[in-house]
Amino acid sequence: MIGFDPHDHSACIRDAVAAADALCMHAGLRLTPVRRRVLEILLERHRAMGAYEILELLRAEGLGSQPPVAYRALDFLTTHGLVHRIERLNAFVACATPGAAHDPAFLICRKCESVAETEADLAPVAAGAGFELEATVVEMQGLCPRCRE
Amino acid sequence: MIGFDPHDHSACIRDAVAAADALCMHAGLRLTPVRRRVLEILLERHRAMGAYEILELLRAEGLGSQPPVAYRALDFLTTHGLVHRIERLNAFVACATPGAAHDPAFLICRKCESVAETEADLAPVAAGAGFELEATVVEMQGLCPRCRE
DNA sequence: CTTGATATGTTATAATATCACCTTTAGCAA
DNA sequence: TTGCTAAAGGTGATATTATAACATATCAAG
Repeated sequence: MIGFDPHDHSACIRDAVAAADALCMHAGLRLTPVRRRVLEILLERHRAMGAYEILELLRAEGLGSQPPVAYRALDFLTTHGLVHRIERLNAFVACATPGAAHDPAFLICRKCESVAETEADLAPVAAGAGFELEATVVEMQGLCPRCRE
Repeated sequence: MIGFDPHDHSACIRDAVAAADALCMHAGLRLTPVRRRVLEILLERHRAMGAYEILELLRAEGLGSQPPVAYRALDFLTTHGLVHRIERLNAFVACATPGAAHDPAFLICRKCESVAETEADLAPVAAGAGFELEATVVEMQGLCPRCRE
């Protein structure tokens, strides 16, 4: 599980952006200014953010002002596994383990709104039903360790 | 797992409505005409339907024409466990096991759009992260047994 | 340098969901 | 039965989330 522990934020952001750079370089993808900035914004906040919330920040920085700007950057980032969409919140969160193939599961604190990412293997459940699994959505809501106290 | 097997639809609808009646009677809730009809519509289709899709049917039957009519009925039905919301689809599906407390997991066929309901216990995952679990969203997309063939 | 593919800018609009306010109805107590 | 109260429904407006469509700009390969 990654996300609830205190950690060095600036290093975490730096590493994640570097990983994104490496991944794009390797795959022949372009991490353009808008895309990079959206990823940074999500990494800085470390929580789920709506597309329009992100768009407001982009607008303030002169990086775009219309919804498609934000949605296109988010499409790119989610398609390439750098950002995940949280269905329950209609929002987006930076991936905690970019590059690693995974079926992410999210722990969403309803109090502090932080989001941690972990794994949940649903293959056995699908197999038991004779279902050919292609994608999973696993989102848990509740209280994070800090907010329980 | 309930949903992909062929079965007697009319009996399944009848039983589910009867179960809803009993549940409401017991809990002092009112299964009003609009609420009952929304539940029946979802049971008849046996797939996830959007609020506006349901609203169109209600409108055709003279049971209401504005979005709040559908959303209020769906709120009631989801609050009392008779209907589940599928986050991934922004849609709703009748509960396969009304009355039974459960953490539902859904298997959504991308081809025929049918939805089956099963169980997924995420308590161990949450406990491992020190997370106090309050609600879960588990949705799997892929191909149902029939559509794989 | 040209060309083709990818990315961005911009306007408009679609799809989903809620608010606010008022009227009606059901259930209950006097 | 009557009147009261709480819950439910009717309706118009609007908020929130997301995409379509098309013109322009940029990049990278040949």
